[in-house]
Amino acid sequence: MKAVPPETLKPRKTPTQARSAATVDAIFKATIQVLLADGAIRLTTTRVAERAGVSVGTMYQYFPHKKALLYAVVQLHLTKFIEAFEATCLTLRNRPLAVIADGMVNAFLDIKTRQPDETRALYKIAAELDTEELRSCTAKRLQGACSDLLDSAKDAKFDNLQDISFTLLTAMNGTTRAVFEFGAQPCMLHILRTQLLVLCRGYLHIAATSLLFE
Amino acid sequence: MKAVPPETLKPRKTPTQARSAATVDAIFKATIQVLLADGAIRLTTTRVAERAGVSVGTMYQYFPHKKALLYAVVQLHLTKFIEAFEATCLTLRNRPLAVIADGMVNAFLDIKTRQPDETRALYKIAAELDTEELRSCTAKRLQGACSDLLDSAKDAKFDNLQDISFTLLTAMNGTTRAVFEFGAQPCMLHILRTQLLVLCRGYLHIAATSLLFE
DNA sequence: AAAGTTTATGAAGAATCCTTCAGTTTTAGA
DNA sequence: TCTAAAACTGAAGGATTCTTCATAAACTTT
Repeated sequence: MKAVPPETLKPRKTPTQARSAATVDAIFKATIQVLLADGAIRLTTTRVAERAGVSVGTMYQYFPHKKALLYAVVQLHLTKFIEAFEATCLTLRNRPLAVIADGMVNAFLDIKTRQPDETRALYKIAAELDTEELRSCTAKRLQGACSDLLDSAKDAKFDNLQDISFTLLTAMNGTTRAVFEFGAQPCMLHILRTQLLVLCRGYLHIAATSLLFE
Repeated sequence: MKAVPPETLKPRKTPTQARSAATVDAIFKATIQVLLADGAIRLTTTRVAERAGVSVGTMYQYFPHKKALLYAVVQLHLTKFIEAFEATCLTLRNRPLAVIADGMVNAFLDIKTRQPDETRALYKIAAELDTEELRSCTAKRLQGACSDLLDSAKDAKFDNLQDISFTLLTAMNGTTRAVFEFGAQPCMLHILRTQLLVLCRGYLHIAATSLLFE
């Protein structure tokens, strides 16, 4: 289930000194910025290096090629997201379905909004590059966390947890993505949250095989 | 509301002879194929021309540059989608909410599935390129069609039609997109349809301010 | 069938981009 | 302080890509 980077996509070496750690971090941030400012097609090794304030050669000391850099950026982002999401899911276990539904929506949005630029930038290179396996692994992990959580609901039972989780997560992602692609202004984010709460409650309510205590 | 292509993105000339119309069509199809086979980054003028069975020069007789070609491809695809969707919406007017909900989901999926390759390819260059205005115009038109349809429901009233339409459409798009990015196998498409019907019914049911005849 | 128009060709120039490597600077440890 | 390892530099080679244009072929009309 863990996504192992193919040999050719692995970073060249891990920074040991504090200086180089800062460099790699600057490169990551520069990648995001270039992605936002110039788009995926104009994302160039030179441009990233320039923006990061380092030489091109430096970049190639940590990443064997451009692909590896982008892979690392995506991986970092996905890892941060899923770990935060899984953590929240654990705290919601064994609660009533309504609490779970609201908690999941709020967690999803909170995490996505934590670093809006990063989220927006990453949506831009989503389908591209050789990150398909990485993405599908993450998707499955998310699905797993969501399924387990739903399964723990005190007052509801579900038949096909996998399908429901998939639908719920991709629906949340689709709406959120659209808002971010439109600039993610605070008012839109607020509306999104309101509507997603309704959507999630409504869906889970109907999708549940049986609802107790009602 | 209509998306007018910026001067620089307009096609160079419109084909008059049948021969050239076929050429342009071949170029469009080749673009899709290259997109699917090689990805957006490896989409090259030479590669497209080669796959289309024409010379590079021929391409440049119809499109002033690469961007214009991609713009045209996206525009064609979006136009086809929205026209089909609007047409279906009209046939669903003034029916009960349940019929409208099911009808919209089915229409959405049917249209997306009509040319699966095209759909899948277009998702790949979605956020990229200078098609943002084009996309946002289409999104607004879709939202309008959806809003009008919901407003016509015989047995339900809604407060914030725009927000609900936006949420519904982007949720459908998110789930569908995920399925297409995973290959869009028939069994997944079937599950998707089932779940989307539930999702849509549930959401609209709760989102409605008042439901008559219940 | 001839003249004029539309369409197609593809080699080549110009621009851009990825990647390397020999040499320099900085840091850590003895 | 001195030495070895780590980190950084950036010009330049090699490869790819975009775009043009002079020429040729195909089609239409007279």
